[in-house]
Amino acid sequence: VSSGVTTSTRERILHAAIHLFQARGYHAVGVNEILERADAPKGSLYHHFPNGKGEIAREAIAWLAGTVSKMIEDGFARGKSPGSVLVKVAHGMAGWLEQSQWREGSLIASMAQESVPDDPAIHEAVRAAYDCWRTAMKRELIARGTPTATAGALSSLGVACLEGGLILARVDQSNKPLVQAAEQVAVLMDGSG
Amino acid sequence: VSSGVTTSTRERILHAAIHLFQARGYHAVGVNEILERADAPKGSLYHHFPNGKGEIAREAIAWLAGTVSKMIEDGFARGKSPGSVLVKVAHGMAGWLEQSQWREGSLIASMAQESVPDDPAIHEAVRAAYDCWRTAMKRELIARGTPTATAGALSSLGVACLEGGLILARVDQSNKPLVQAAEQVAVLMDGSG
Amino acid sequence: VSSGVTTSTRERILHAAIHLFQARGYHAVGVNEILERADAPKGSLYHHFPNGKGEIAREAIAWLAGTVSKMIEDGFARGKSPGSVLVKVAHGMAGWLEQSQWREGSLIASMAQESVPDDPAIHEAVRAAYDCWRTAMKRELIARGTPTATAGALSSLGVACLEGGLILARVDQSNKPLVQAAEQVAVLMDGSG
Amino acid sequence: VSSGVTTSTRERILHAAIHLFQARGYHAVGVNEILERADAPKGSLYHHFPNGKGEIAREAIAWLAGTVSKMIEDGFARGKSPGSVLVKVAHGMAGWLEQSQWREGSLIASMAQESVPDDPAIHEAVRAAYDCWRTAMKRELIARGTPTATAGALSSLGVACLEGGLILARVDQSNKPLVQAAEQVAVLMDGSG
DNA sequence: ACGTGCGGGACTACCCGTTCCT
DNA sequence: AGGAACGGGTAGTCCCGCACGT
Repeated sequence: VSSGVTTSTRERILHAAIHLFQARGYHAVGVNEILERADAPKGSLYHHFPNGKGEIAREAIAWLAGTVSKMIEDGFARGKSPGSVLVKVAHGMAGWLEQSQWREGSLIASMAQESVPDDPAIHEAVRAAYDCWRTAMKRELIARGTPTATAGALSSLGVACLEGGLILARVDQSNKPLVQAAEQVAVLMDGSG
Repeated sequence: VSSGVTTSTRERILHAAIHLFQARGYHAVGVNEILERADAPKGSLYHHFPNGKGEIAREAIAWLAGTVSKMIEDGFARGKSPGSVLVKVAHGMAGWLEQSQWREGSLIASMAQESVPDDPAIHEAVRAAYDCWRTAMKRELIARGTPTATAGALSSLGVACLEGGLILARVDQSNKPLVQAAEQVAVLMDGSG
Repeated sequence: VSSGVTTSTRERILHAAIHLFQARGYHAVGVNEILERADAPKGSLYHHFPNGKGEIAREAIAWLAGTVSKMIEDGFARGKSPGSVLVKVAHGMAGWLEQSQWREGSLIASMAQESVPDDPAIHEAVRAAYDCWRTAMKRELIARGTPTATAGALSSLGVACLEGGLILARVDQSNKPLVQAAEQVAVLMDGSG
Repeated sequence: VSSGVTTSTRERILHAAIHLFQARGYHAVGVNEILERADAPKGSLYHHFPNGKGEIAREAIAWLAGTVSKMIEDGFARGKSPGSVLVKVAHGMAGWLEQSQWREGSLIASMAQESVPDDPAIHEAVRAAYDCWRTAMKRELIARGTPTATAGALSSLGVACLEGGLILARVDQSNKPLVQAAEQVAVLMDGSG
């Protein structure tokens, strides 16, 4: 969620957008606001993102999906169990929440609800994000001996409890709903392995 | 989610708003659109909801929260187990999704993400909704012998998997993620009784 | 400027309107505001003033014009000189200004500028008000020996310096511009008698 | 009051606003109307006047105040007496009235009454305008030997009779009340030198 | 390639004065 | 007298393009 070292205009715009979309959703954030936060001139936006706000949103989703995906793949690469990976991701998200005082979070869920109906490209980006997470977990569950159907249901539950937990956590301004949800699902995942 | 028999202007406006907010979220829906769907003139909106769009949203959240709450209380009143109540609620929500071709759903989650940062009154309405559901489930779990801490975590997980499942279901245009998530959590709930 | 003893709905509406129009002018005051201040329901307005806001304004102008007119006639009836009457009126107006902390004043001038272009009836009410004051002073000046042409010019100057002084007094939040202007014109009036 | 040669969008908007505000006051003029008269799109308005209608009003007041101020300073620079300068200004204003068929006039008085209560920035602009005129006349009166106190009262009277005369002139649709008022005050000014 | 000033309207939430019907 | 309805109006903001200077 925090920006890297590069501060190219394009990057600054994208990261400003990620923060703002996380905090307030797609429609409540104006491009002017993004530009102001990115300290970028108006013309730059349409230079770097010719398709406008929607394109920024798509890239924001992809960036965030990739970040989470990397956390998952990383865990598995180190031989961690699906349950412990799920808990690790939940802790990662909890860290973002806390850093922003529970003001930012669940960009993808937000986009799913606001923009999916209108914009097929954003719908696709959201679907791809969730699918990527689910598939990674499902694959590992199967690799560890879980029956395919069970693995599918469990991985889907894992994503659902992450997204749902994220929402509850913001509302409660506490990490507990998110972390505890992940922990309980983790037991199911690892216990069934 | 469907309107009753009364067609007072106020009711028509409220139900039109519920449908539209469900479908596209708070900020993407304009008051003009609500009025058009409700077939009501502009002046009526501010007559019945003097505080404008936000007031409509608050009432929409309360209405939906109450509807779900009634489903929960109903189940418990008939002696159902927490797990089976959770599954019943999930099926109820799935029915709404399907009826609207997965275009409407998760109004409360949507409001949580879009409006919570700005509007304390809406934040409170969302918090009250989630709390009401959680408390009802927690109370019943405890009544059936679940330790208090476990009951709290399980009921929170139940709500999280409902909201998360709802989001996945919309994205996948399928009830499976929602229903399966509830079923898996139901096992945890009833198995721990 | 202060209400009398009667508190019929009609009177309450009229006096609420007078205060509000004085403070902010015709277009900046809404009928809802008038009704709220008068503690009257909406339907009452169009019961008592079938021609709406404009009719209230006309009556407000007439009421205020009459009040000032009475001050003038009173002074002359007691044998006062035109100059001293002018000063007395200025002091009266200054009292209103001060009572309202220089927030209310110059309703008629306000109406003249806001509504004269649009509404002939209001134009006529304003014209009648100014004419009534001017004529009374002119008549008395002539009666005291001032040549007709001079009397006309002086009385017109008297009204002009009252209205102009009122404006300056509000802007400066001080009675001085109004009172001093009247005093200087009073010298001209009485010195030329 | 008439526009110059430049027709930059900003200038067109400002001059359209000046005309309309003069004719009907602040609240009775809508921004759409200004834009229509200026033949400018809405985006331009908020590009050139980011603070909206109020900012336009402030600049309109400043423009008009400056125009009158220049007339005053011009007269003094040519060695004219305060009284003759006052009469010259009155004739200038009378010309504007006549040109517009007595439909436009007294923008500053209008703003004073409509917007002073609400908007401190506009109040300040109005106060500055009147102060500028008064101070210029007072300075010259003192330079010609008038005692300070008398000079202050006379210059204030001068402004009051201009604004009051302007109002009467519009109501009567005649320049007489304005010009005669100025002439009578001019005698006081120059006679006391 | 990259930035920028200036439009360009459609759209936003909100409020207006008014009238209808009970 | 009174509450609901009515719809045209308000100021303001939206995302976006176009033409011009680097």
